[in-house]
Amino acid sequence: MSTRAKAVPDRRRAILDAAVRVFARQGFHACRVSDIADEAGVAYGLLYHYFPSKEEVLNTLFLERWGVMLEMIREVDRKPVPVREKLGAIASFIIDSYRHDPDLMKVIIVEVTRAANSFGQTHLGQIREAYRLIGEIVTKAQQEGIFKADIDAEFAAMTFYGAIEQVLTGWIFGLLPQGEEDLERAKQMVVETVCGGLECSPPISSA
Amino acid sequence: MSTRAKAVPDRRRAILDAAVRVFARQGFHACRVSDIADEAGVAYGLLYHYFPSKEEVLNTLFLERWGVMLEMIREVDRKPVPVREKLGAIASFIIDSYRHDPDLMKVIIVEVTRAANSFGQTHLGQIREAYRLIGEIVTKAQQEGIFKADIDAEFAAMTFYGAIEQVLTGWIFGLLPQGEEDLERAKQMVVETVCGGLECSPPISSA
DNA sequence: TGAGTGATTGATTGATCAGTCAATCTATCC
DNA sequence: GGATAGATTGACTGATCAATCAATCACTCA
Repeated sequence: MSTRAKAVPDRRRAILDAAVRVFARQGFHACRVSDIADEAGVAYGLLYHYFPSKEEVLNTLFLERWGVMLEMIREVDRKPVPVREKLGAIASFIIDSYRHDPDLMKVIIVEVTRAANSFGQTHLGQIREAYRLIGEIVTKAQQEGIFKADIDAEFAAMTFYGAIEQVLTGWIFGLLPQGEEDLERAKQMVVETVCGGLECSPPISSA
Repeated sequence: MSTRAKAVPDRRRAILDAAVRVFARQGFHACRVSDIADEAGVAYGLLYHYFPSKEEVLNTLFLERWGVMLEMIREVDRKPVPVREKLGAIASFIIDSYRHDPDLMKVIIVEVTRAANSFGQTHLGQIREAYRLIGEIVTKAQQEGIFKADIDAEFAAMTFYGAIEQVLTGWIFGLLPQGEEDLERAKQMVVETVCGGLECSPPISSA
């Protein structure tokens, strides 16, 4: 309602932001609601004024971010550019998301995307939609004769997204170096590797 | 000690097997120790006779299986066969493990391998060792001039293992079809895609 | 000014569950 | 047969924590 600057501190936002930090640090199951409240500098009960449950805080975080990603993929797919560019844009978006807010990406991947039980189950539809959209991009490339037609598109989408997620996991676990240039190289390498494996014709050596 | 047939029922094993089913069904955090005991047809307290904690049951399951896999990778690497065959053997082993005991693989992936907090942390060393071994195979292929030298071996290992794990996750989530022939095709496709992307020379079109 | 609305507080409740332990059972050996 | 050791039982304890709620506070508008 009010656009007045400085007016009311947005407690809801503060709680969400605090939750990201706490979930990333301790994990959803291991942290207490009071940890989130403390981190947000807010009373315990206030969380329940804004959210019906601890779980709903996580759901909100996930849906907020995942929605942006789905919209981005749809938009990229509409553009008349080559597959490599489309997949490159998706890889860039996800990796830049990590660069911009590693804690949030950690929470989404660890607590939702990779949690087959609990939350993964709840958001299966959203997750599946991402695979479906990427699969569509692959299918089109196959129809254009750019990608091999004998590889299942869903499968290829899974491989592509899986490779990116695994690299993020590597960063999250501290298994891979994550300097500025590592992130940029990762974008190229994921696209290079996956497209290289999917394309029909041998890549033209430009070196 | 005794090899007498039928003699003593192995309660420890019964508890471990029951735990696999319960963890797969409900998840480690969501299930109660009593669920495991009930599933094993054993009294609550007996679990604590064989294991110091609920957590240690999961640790045991993971280490048992992961150890077999690491040993298998080492063995494959010793053989004087081409990279494709080595990576193919690894993919086969993991996918066959899933075929043979999908619940166990689900538990290992969902509760350990992909759980950056909690258990992933504990077993980081073991997990890292797998990446390292696969990375070594890649490095050798690079030295032999079979794989592109400009791609980080650790990164390639991550991509390879990530693709497999993602496909397993697809099966676990029910996102990909998992008939006999799907499993076999997956082995080929993972190796095909990843090697295709990593190899120097264009793949010889055999079609 | 003061009534009304919604934000904010944190002590309390109620339920859940991991882990303990004293008692009982079974097998084995002298 | 009876003594010892280990296996097995499940009621119980103690701690934890999500969620509730009655009370207080801050702000708006008439």
